[in-house]
Amino acid sequence: MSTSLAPYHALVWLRDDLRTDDHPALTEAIRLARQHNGRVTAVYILDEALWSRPLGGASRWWLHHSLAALADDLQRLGVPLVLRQGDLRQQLADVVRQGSVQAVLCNRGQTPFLRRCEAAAREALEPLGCPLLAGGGELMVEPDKILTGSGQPYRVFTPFWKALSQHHQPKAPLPEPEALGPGVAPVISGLTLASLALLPSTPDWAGGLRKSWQPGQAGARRCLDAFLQGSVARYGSQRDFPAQPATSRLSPHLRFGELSPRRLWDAVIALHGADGMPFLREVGWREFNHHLLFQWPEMATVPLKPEFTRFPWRDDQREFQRWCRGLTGFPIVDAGQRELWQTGWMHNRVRMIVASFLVKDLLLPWQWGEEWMWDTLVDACPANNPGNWQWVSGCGADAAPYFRVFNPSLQAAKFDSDGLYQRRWVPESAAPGDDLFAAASTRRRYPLPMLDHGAARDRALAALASLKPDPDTV
DNA sequence: TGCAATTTCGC
DNA sequence: CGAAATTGC
Repeated sequence: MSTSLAPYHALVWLRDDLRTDDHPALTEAIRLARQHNGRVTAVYILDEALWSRPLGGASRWWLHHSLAALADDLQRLGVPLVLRQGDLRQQLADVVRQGSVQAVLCNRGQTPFLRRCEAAAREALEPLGCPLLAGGGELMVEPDKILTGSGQPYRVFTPFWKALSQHHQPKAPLPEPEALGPGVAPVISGLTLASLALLPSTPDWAGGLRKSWQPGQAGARRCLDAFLQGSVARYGSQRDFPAQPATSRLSPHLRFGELSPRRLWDAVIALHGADGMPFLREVGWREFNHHLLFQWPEMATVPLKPEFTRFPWRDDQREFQRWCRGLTGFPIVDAGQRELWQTGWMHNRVRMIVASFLVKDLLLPWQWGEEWMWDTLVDACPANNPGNWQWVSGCGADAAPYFRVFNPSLQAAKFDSDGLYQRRWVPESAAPGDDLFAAASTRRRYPLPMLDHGAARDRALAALASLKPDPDTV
């Protein structure tokens, strides 16, 4: 390659790392380009046939706007963003040929799927004599680097968290690289963002998402700054009250890599020290779920506790639809589902309540709920979504025991005692504190509870008991 | 990061 | 006798 007459050209291959701050691959590419007096181009390749699962609708919406923001951010650094669609191997090879690229750099993927993509990319690049340099990563600690004393991966969160927070100080985040000087990279053909067809059109259901979010690195930074100035120190005491704006709302930004967890960790510790730990513990769950996904690539569909493959799930599409649409007749459950439908996000406390309701009250398979949220959440993450569903369902590695059944009315009384959250999303329900006379005129439109929670709880516990051989009958 | 029944505590 | 701790699902 050194004999090539073409100027040095490095390619940054972007996936779930749509930012310029703390970006090891971009930083290294720009360093190399400077060293060789060359240029850098970035590429995003949408290869849905290769994906382990198609991106959900809300995620597609987010990705569109995140790519739009990223193109601007990169432009400021003198790096054009090329969009491609189709077979990863072909597209990557074509881009490398067209641009006479000498090296492809990426942040090492942190899911089994992204690692397979890297293997495919290497295969495609080898005949071209072009190396793939994968480094950095999107976690605080690489998913195979935190091990128990006996060298095994952790299966329990608390010791994992202890090891992570005490023995694995995350690497310091890298600054955004300095912009390249004037000059242009060899032109590589690409698609327009619109032609990727990531946005919903008929109908356009994204109005609520547009009002709720600013995808992209600048939006992530805004969320982070607001959280750092405001509620991070109160997070531990306030986070469970869904009517309060006490959470960070950073999850979709982390999902698409618009903010690196190392930057987040660094900023929280720098400003709040130990007061930031209750929040960082949740970032620790994100790490834990990614580490789990590495051990169990089938985590999205296969229960980690094998006995749960025999669980007597019910099969009732009509009841599932009521749950999805927020028509269960339990205001806290329905409020959560409507917040999700309208904004692409749901408060974490309410996620636990609605998930428990699906799995334990309705006895419907957790995989149905996982798929629903995969499609509707803007933060739908291949590690967190299955990991959290398995946790709630009691079939995860370090799960809540199955007999922990959330009582929706008690949860509402504890965490939304004035009914503010429930009335915000389900105004037609008569939540506590409502003017009963006003509510009476509209109550007809709100369904009665679809089941008796006490009876449902008994049924769930009986179903669990059926998994274990009865010691008396052996 | 559950709930409810039961026992013990503290006055 | 109500609050708090304990226990089992």
